[in-house]
Amino acid sequence: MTKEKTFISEARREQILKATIDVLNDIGYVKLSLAKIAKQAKISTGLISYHFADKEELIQHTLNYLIGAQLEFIEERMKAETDIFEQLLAYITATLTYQNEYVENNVALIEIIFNARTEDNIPYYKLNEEEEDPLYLRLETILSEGQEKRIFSADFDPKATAILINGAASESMLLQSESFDIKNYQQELIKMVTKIVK
Amino acid sequence: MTKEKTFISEARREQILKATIDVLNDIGYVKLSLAKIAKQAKISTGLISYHFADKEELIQHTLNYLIGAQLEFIEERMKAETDIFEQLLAYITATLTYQNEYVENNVALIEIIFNARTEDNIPYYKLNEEEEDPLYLRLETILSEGQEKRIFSADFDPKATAILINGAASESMLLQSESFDIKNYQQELIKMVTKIVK
DNA sequence: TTAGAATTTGATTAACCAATCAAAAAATAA
DNA sequence: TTATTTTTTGATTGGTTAATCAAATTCTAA
Repeated sequence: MTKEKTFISEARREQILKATIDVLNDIGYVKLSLAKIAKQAKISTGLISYHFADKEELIQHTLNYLIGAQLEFIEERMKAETDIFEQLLAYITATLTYQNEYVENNVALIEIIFNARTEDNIPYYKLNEEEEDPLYLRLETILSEGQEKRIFSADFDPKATAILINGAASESMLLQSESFDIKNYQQELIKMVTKIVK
Repeated sequence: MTKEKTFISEARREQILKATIDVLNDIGYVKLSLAKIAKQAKISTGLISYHFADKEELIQHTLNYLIGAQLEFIEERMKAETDIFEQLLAYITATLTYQNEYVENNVALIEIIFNARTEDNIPYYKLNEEEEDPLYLRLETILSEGQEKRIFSADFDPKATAILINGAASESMLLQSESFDIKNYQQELIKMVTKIVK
């Protein structure tokens, strides 16, 4: 399945992947084409086909890369904390920080999730994330553990709370503008979540 | 600008609009085409062009219709309540109920918001909604009024809370499956929001 | 009834698309 | 060096697209 790739091949694949992220930011998934990606990467269209079986494989790889980058960023910051409550705060701040610092990655991620579809024509956004998404599971685990260890109140549902936190985080991603104070929102979000879990 | 339309013309436009919603549910925005809409509506492609200047105008009208339908549904249920706290609960339940009862409208709305772009090539999801979206304003007004009338705690930020509530509501929309208990989530969400505002 | 207007069709057009492929170029190995 | 493999190009193919338009049909009003 996964053939061994040469150094050049890997570098080229990464270049194409990065160009795809750029083009997604510029014109979005709907107008995305191999020709536009090739132009962005300053290569020929045929070269993309040489390194990726088809457009779908390219998109799938880009999606994997983007999900992995976000996951790594957030897990990195959570590992730094030992206290469960601090881990929860780290999850929230890391999520908001990533969205703010890696806007291009986030836009590309949104474009793919809400546009690309699986072979069975199911859009990724309809795919049941809570069951599989490692970030969802990570958050839910923290909330459950906090309850078991009596650090958190017993009076909230971990699953519902995980959905609320992720929703509140995603929503702010869509509100980037001069008038939106992300730092303030982060403080307020932590205040609200604290009221729920403590 | 808005010419007076005949009865037939209005009926046809609505038929095309409904067919657009159906096709968006079936194959999504990316694969949407006038030919597919025409086939769904059992009319010729030229007829769509006769009633709508271009594809963009058709999408814009469909978007307006979908936003209007949701707004009307939610405002209807809020008007039934006089108590401010009850209005807040009505907002939450109405939002979740609409998403559950009008799944097709919601899917079509998502497909357009995350795919269609304005003439300036700005995707609708990047458009700063909080400032303009009447639903956002409505929710924020309730939260502010509740604070002024000392029904709600003074210890939360109406804007941040509005974002959290809308985010928590939108997120659940993406999690529709057999395993997801919408009724339970609604209860838990109300419990959590109550902790924040009371 | 009938002329004119509104509506509808379906073929046509030009632009763009993903994918293929023969040929060239570059890298590698012997 | 030379032979072989890998990488790259860009033209080509068959397909889809939105929009146009002449012609046909249906509706409307006098």
